[in-house]
Order: sequence, then C-alpha cells, then structure tokens
Amino acid sequence: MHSVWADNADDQEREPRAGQAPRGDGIRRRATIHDVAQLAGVSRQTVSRAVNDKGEIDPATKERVLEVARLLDYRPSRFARGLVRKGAVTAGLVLPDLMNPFFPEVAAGVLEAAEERGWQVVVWDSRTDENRELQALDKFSHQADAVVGYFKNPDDVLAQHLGGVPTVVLERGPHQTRFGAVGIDAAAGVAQGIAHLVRAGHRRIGMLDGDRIDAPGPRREAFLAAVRQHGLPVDSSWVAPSPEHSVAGGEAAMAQLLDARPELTAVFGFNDLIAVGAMRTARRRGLRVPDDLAVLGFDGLALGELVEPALTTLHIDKRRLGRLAVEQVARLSTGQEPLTGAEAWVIPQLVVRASA
Amino acid sequence: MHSVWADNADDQEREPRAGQAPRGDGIRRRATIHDVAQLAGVSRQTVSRAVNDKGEIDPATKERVLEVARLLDYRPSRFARGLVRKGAVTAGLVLPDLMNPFFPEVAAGVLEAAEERGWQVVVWDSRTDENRELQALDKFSHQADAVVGYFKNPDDVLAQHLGGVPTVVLERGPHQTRFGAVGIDAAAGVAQGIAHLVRAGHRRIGMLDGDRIDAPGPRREAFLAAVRQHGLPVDSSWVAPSPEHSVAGGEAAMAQLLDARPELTAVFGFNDLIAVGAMRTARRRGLRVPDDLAVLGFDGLALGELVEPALTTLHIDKRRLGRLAVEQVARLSTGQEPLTGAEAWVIPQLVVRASA
DNA sequence: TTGTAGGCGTTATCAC
DNA sequence: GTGATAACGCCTACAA
Repeated sequence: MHSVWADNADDQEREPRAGQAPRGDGIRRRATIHDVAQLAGVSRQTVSRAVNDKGEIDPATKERVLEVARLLDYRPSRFARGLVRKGAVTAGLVLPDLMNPFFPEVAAGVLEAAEERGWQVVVWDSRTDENRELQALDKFSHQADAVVGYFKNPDDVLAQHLGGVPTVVLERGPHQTRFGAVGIDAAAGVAQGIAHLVRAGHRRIGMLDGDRIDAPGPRREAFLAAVRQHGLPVDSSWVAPSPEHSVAGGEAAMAQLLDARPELTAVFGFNDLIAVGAMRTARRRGLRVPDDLAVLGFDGLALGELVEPALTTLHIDKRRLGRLAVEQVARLSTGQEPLTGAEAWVIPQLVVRASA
Repeated sequence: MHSVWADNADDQEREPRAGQAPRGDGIRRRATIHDVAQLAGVSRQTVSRAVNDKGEIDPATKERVLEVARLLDYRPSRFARGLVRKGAVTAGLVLPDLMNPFFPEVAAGVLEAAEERGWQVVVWDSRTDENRELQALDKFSHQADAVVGYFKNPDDVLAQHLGGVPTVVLERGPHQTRFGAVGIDAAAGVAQGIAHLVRAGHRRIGMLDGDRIDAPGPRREAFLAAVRQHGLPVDSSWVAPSPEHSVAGGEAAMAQLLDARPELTAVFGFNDLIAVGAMRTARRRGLRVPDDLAVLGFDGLALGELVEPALTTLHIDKRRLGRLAVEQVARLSTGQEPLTGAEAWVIPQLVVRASA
C-alpha cells in the first residue's frame, strides 16, 4: 500500500563537505547564521538583527556583520525561517499542456489570484500523462499547501497521492468530484453554438472530440444533446476523435470525419486548436469556409482572430477560471465548504466571426 | 538603504487560535507530529516512522498511528522537513508576458530541465513591469535557491534585490551582465533574415522594434548593421517603435511606419506577434503580402504557420533557451563559472514561408 | 546595544 | 519495536 505521506523521493544529494571559505568550486555547505556570528565575533541574535533590518543595533556592528554575511555568501534558510514565521503558502499548479495557449492564460489567472493572497505558485506540466500527474502530486503533497490543476486520473487515485492537501480540479463538475471544483458550463456553451449553426441553416453537423471515444465528456454530451434537441440527422457516428488537442490533431481528425461524413456542412471543434486544424484540412480539400463548411471552436483563443477566416468560437474567460480555482482552494484550506454555485462555474460566450 | 536580506514582506497572517478538533470551519492550527503522537499514545519518533513508511515498526501501531494522523488531517511541515533533510531546491522563474506564446515555451524548457534535477519552479509574471520584477526578486531572494528570468532592470538594481541568489538573465549577452546569461545570437539571426530579403530584391526595408527608441537592443543594432552592410538606403528613421510586444502593438506600429515610409517593400518585426500585426495592417491597407510588402518575423511561433500568408521568421529554439538557463544557474549554484560559449547561446534559424 | 534561553516541527542516532 | 535526545537554522522574548 502506498502511504500518502511517505516521501518516496530520491532527494538528498548534497554532500556535507564543509568548505570553510565561501569561494572555491564544488559543493559547499551553505553558511548559517552561526557561521556569520562566529566570524563577526557577535551572537547569532545580533546577526539576525543586522540581516533583518531590526532597529536595536549599533550601525557600526551592523555594517560589520553585513560585511561578513556578504563575504560568506550568507542567505537565511527559508526552511528555518518558515518554521518560525508562519504564513508562507505555496500552491501547486498542474497543467496538461503549456503549448496550448489556453493553459498559460488559465495560469495567468491563477498567478494573479495567488499573488493577491501572497501565495507562490509552483508549476508542473503533466503533458496530459496520468503518471506525470501523479508524480506532480507526490511532490506537491509534501511541498505545497494547496493544489490546483487539470487531471485525467479519477478522484480516488488522485486522493491517494494527495495526502490530504486541499485540492481543486478544473473542468470537472462539482458533482463529478469530491474535491473542490471549478468548471465550464459546457452544456450552456455548446447549446449556444449549435443553435447558432442551426439558425444559419446547418443540419448536418459533426464534431471533433478531444475526449476518448469510449469516454464521452461534457462537451460531447452537450453536443449530442443539442443536435438531438434540434432534431438533426446526427448521431455519435458524426463524432470523430481528436486525441491530440492540437492543430495537427484537428487536421487529422477532420480528414477522418470528412471521409466518414462527406455530407457535413458544419463542424464543432473540441477546442480552438482542433477547430483551426479542421479549417485547414477543409480548405486543403478545396472546401470554402464557411460557405461549404462552417467551423465552430471552443475556447476563445486570441489565435482565433488571426486565422483566416477568423474563428467563430465559444469564448471562455480563462483568466477567471484560474482565479476562481485559487479562490476555491483558498476556501478549502481554511476549512470552508467549496462553492458550488455560479461562483464556481464559467459560462462560454458565443463569439461570432467569419468561420461560421 | 535597502537591505538585501531583509524580509520586507507583510507575511504572517495566520491567527494562532488553536482549535483542538481537526474539523470545524475557521482557521485552525495545523496538527503537528506531536499532536498525533499524543493522541495515538506513542512517541513522535514512532509517528515519524509510521508516516514515512520506515521498516522498524509494528504493523498494528503503524496502522493506529496512521489512523490518528488521518483523523487529525496531519501533514508534515515542509519547513521542518526541509530543515532536517537537505536537498529540496526551488528555482524562481520570472516571465514578462504569459500571453505571448514565446514565454510559455521557454517555461516548458525550464520546467523540463528543472524536473530532471528534482527542482521545483515557482513562476512569476512580471508583465514587463520593472517594479513587479523587483517584487518577484524580493520574494525569490528569500524563497528560492536560484533565479532565472527576463528583466528590464539594470544589473545593479537587480543585484540589490537578489541578495546573492544565483541568477541567470535571459537574452542579455554575457558581456552585458554580471549574472549568468543565456542569450540569443540576434546578430547572426538578423543577418540571415536581412540577407534573405535582399536576395529577394528588397532594398527599402523597415523595422518594427520592440525596444524603446532611445534604447536600441541587439535586434535593432543587428538590423541597422545588416542594412548598412548591404548598402541599403535605410537608416534609423526606418525603425518604428512597437512598445507593445503584441499583435495589436504591431498593427499600430506598422501603421505609423507605413505613414512615415510608404516606399517600404519589406518589414522586419521584433517578434512574431508584431510581425503578424504588421501583416494585418498591411493587408487592411490593401497591400498584398508578400508581393507589395514582405514581412519577416523573429521567434518562430507555431502561430506563424497558421496565419495567412504563413510567416517567414527567424526561429528560436525556445525550449532549449529555457533548458540552458537552468543548466547555467545550476552551475552557478554549485560555485562553477557560468558558461559563455555556444552552450549559452542560441542561434535563430531562418524559416522561409510565404510572407517573405 | 547586545547576549542567552527556548522553541518552531521534523528526523537521525542511539539507547532501551 | 519503541522512545529519549540532539540536532537542523532561525526568530521571539527576556535578561544583561
């Protein structure tokens, strides 16, 4: 059984060879307040005063002490300090893909909110890999006071590696997880999007889904619900998987979907990157966008305004998503109940541009 | 005078009200190993053994202790642990703009390299603000063992807030800084780019520069040197400033440059975002790219392949940049001299696409 | 102005 | 197997 507290790390690598001089290459033990005190011929307390700009100290001794400190390249140990002055909070942030512009923007929101609270944020890129997610948690369960992030692993696995650290998972409904959650109201968003396409006369609408074909996520479910509600001649055979959440992934998925459903007149992309990929494949095949094929994205990346034609998309306030996550986890870490109302839920907004 | 060691922070906010019960809302003192020991009726040492999966312990007591630990929501203090087990390294990463895809990719490189070393990385977005840079350093000088980042502040100001933490600055030549440095060989890159434009017949080439007009950086200097070398009828009046390093900034700057130098047949953008902005303004004014106006970028963002026409650019291995920075700062923190050769220098590669 | 004593929470060491 | 004892490096309180 895996103990959630155990530090199964391969830390400790600093050899204790104590070079007395601060210079010299090779690993040397860092100078402590004691070393400084000794060399300066004062008590540790005096060093502390000098180093911390406390008042009660003779300017002369202060200067002397500071001089020695500099000489020894002394820096207070953050561990010792943290032990005695409370209040330094570290949050861990797990992101699946730094190369998708969506996540840096979420991160920006997280950083903002964390900064306001005086927290620092440690970032980990899981590369959408379950094992790497757990590695992150193994670290964070020891090194962080709170965790926020995107996870593929199921709750129980996460919990096992979390060791009780307050956690908020992103884009998993509050009812779908036992952790704090901040989600996107995919249903509301997708409904808007499909309604827009239908309004424009489309009936044969496909989807490029980022979720595994055997594990439909909220976006696909919302899509299927929407097309059904509008009575469209569309079923799950109109959904092609795009395991790679990237432009290239979208290109490939679109090719596949077009082969399966040539009668398509519109596609909904799991995210903007995939949607852009879809546009590219469509155009490469000689289809005009939006005339022959309308394309709808999901995310609202800045990128969408730069491609041609500009991408119609369901815009998400990514920064807010990040901020909310921090607020949630802050609640958790003070023992409050997580929010589950509108404060934990961001609703996509349809942004109509040229592609649909 | 600002003491580099002083913790001029407004930390400490945790009120010491010790709720004995683990549950209950409101701030409660976190349970310590002592609390667990007491409630479980064993010594702290035994708790430590249980929690750390050490061998020498009776399975029964272990289970009991773990149970209590769970009950009390006990998590070992990372500070106390860090004090006694050495080896947990934290690096601070200062980025100027998370919204520019360039930097997340640099960050990805930093994270990779840091992970390989078992380091964790705390990220700070300075938003290209000198004051925020210093805020970051004030934090990192206490909380980090190494710092890597982009800075506008001059060396001496940085040093003042760094308190001796090993530091590597990005994109500042080794001879331009007293810190460790990892740079881009702008001269080599720009030379390739301008040569390409000249080869295509361009002689009236402008530049959209991201640096302040009164503080030319390496890219502008390289540009000016290159056009001079090719004997082009171009001087610094062909350089328009684009203080915003964004698409919008590039659009505005391009408008300005086009007004000043309508005879332009090609532009070099400080970065890809600016270059894309330039393309947009050009096309909005009815100019065809590249026929009427060729556009050359600098960065090699993925984005450049998606715009129309695709952007010709000087591609930088951003991930490598990040990795090198970590390697450099790792050297510094073990007392070695920083690298200054090719290992600390990334050379842009011309990628020819449709825009030039 | 300066020094001494004690404790922050954890683990290593060495007894029992 | 389990428990004292002594660090780890720093800071707060109090004494000199």
